[in-house]
Amino acid sequence: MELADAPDPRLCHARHILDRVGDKWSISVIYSLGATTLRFTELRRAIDGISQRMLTSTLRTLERDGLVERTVHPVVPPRVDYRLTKLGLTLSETVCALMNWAVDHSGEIDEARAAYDRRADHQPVSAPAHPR
Amino acid sequence: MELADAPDPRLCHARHILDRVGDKWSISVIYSLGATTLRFTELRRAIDGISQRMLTSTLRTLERDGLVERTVHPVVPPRVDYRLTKLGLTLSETVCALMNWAVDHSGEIDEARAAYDRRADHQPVSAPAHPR
DNA sequence: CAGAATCCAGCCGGATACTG
DNA sequence: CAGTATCCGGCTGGATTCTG
Repeated sequence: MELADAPDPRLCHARHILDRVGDKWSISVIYSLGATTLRFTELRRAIDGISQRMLTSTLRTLERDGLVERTVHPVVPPRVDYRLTKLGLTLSETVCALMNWAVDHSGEIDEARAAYDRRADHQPVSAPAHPR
Repeated sequence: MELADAPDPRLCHARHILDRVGDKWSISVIYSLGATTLRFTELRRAIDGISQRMLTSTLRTLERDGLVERTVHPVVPPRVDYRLTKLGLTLSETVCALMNWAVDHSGEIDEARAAYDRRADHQPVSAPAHPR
C-alpha cells in the first residue's frame, strides 16, 4: 500500500492557519507591531500601501485568531490600541525570521529572476492565466 | 520631522519577496520538497487540494526565483524532477519553522476563533467585503 | 506523464463617501 | 480618529480539454 506520497495531514490542517499568516498584510502587521503597541493610524502609516479597508479586516482576523489584542479607550476622539498577544509574539519571532531571510536574500532572488528572464527557453511566468 | 512611524523600507522591499513566499501554495511546495526530489505528479499528490494549474505556475515562479531546480529527463513517458536549490533549502528551514508553529498552535487558534465567534459584540469577520 | 490553453465564477481589494 | 458601507474592476484559481 503506497503511503509514500499521500497528502501530509499536518500540512493539510496547517494550511488553514497559514492562509492567514501567508496573507501579505498579516505578515506586515505582525512585523510592524513587534513588541510595541500601535494605534490604528500609526499602523496605517507604518505599512506602506495598505488601505484602511484591508487594515481593518486584517486586524479583525488577527484578533479573531487570538494573535492581536484590541483595546478601545472610551475617549473623544476615539483611541484604539493594537498589540500582539502572547501567542502573537511567538508567531512574530518566526515571521521576523522570514522577513530577515527575505531581506538577506532579496539580492539573490532578484539576480535569479533576471537570469531566468534573460534566457529565452521558458514560458513567461507572468501571464500563465490570461495571455489574451 | 516625524520619522517615527514612517513606512519601513525594509518591510516595503521585502514584501515583493514575501508575496511569493507568502503564497499559500509556495509554502506547501517548499515544505513538501524539503531535502528530497519529487516528480510533478508526486508533488501533486503530496499537496492536497492543489490543481495542476496552480502547481505548474507555483513551480515556475519558484524556479524563476532560484528556489527550485527543474530537471527534465528526455524519456518517454516524460519525467521531470523538482528539488530545492541551495537557496531554496535555506528558505525551507524558515518555512518549516513556520509550519511547525502552525501545527503547534493550531489548537490555540481554533479555540480563539471559537471564543471570538461565541461573543456577539463584534462584526462577522467573514463578509467585510460583500455582505449583499 | 507533464504540462499548455481556454473558459469563467468568485473574491480580493482599491477608491470613495459617510458616521459616532 | 477609527472605523463602516457601497461600488466594482481585475486577478486568482478551479474545472475541463487537448497535446508531445
